Amino acid sequence: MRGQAQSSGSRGLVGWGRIPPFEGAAMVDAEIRELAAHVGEVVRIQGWLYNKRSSGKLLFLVLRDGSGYVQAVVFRAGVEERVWAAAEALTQESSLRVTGTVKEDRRSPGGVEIEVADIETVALCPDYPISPKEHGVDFLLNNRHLWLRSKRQHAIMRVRNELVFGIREFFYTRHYVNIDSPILTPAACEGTSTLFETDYFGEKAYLSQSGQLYLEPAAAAHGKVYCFGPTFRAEKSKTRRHLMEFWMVEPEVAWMRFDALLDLAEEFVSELVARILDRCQQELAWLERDTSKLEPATSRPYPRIDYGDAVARLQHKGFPTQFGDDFGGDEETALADESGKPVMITRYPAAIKAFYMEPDPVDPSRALAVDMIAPEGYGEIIGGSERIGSYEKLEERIREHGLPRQAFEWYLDIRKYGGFPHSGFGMGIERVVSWLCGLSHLREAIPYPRMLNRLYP
RNA sequence: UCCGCAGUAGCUCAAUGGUAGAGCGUUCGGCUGUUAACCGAAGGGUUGGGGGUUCGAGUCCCUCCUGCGGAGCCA
Repeated sequence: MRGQAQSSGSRGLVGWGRIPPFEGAAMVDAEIRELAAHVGEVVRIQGWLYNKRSSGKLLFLVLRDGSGYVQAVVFRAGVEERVWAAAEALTQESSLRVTGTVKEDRRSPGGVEIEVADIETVALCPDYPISPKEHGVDFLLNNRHLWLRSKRQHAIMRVRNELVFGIREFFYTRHYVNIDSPILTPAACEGTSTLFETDYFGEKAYLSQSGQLYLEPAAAAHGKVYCFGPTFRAEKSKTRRHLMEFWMVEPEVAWMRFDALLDLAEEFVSELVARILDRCQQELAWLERDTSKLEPATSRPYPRIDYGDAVARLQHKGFPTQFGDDFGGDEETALADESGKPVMITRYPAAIKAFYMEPDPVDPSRALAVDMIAPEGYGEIIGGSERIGSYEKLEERIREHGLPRQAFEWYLDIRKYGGFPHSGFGMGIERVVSWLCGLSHLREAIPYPRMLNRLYP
């Protein structure tokens, strides 16, 4: 093998022997994730020191480079004195380049380790704030820019990345067109929620709380569309299920009726869960996620419960829920935990849903609306509906909700110029990441959480 | 906005109204296979701010600030 050093050295051979830095054997830059393919070779890793353990004449360096983690071993007798000194001086999160031979070793976490020949310290890290022990939430969030380097946070962001890619692939392969909605908007989308206000050259503008209204015109242009971007809610929510800024994916489909929408939501979620289980095994293991809790969500169908039945079930369980109420967190949890799968609650009273939702033809006091509730207390991950197709009906709803008609002229135009049935839903990314990863709070599901009283870093 | 909890070393937390403590991190020393390594030593404090009760306050009271959990609202 090329990596096996031929050099001797008066200090004697250890392991593969003393390896002269940058001479003799071929050396390649490698990412840690691909080290298993380089066993026996001399490679160079560029990264940071994650942790260090020493044992006299032996030093263990845990390196990370973003692609993974690997243990590097420095034998005092096997390297030049300056290399040993460099290794001893390394502090947590110092940046460095390590050259050495890749070896299989059962004692090493990951099965592969690097026998160090040379160390180039790029920058010593002084007093890294996040030690390998426990920390409080406030402290970690103040250091979110550094916390992202931690193994657990690394794993969560990998799952999020896989989810986002899965979402885009799901729609792309089904010939949906990505049409993004504006973030700066002139008026409230749904009228009720509190919006972040900003100055737009002397006019008031608001940060979008949903891309949906802008997506409906695009559905008339392309048939099947989706948007995917950040949305903003200025509600002073202080719960583990809320962020001020979160990401939402919203498909909107021309000619799709309510029942087909339910099928779409179900197919969407089940495929995404299966994808994560398949492709993020390592990450879920690091997160100690009990994946048996996710397995049921990979198979369809999901239970579909009529709102009226849901109320009856809750009352049977002892909740004080009345017909006409919206469900709280505990009620959602009780409904979803019956089957261990996400459940879809359908046909809510129109009074507690948005103005643009199509009335149920059987009972016009109900809306063709659906909420999908994730199990294990993760709450609503999807909210959707069939949209009102008729100009007159929408006009009436805008009036009933006391919305400024002028601001919705363009929205009414969709019904005026060739109205059509259409449906869509929105899915909150962080809630799904949170559920998949088994997080106890949404704040870990987004790189830089925006919460009440927190805008730093 | 409302209800509840908390703020002590860089970090996580102890401390009947009576001398301010531990673990981790840091520094120094030891150890040739560690897995959040371990062992020994050292350094590290205006107990969130202000006011009050008391011989004496980290501890009790008032007030403000900050954070956390929950409710409402929602994804």
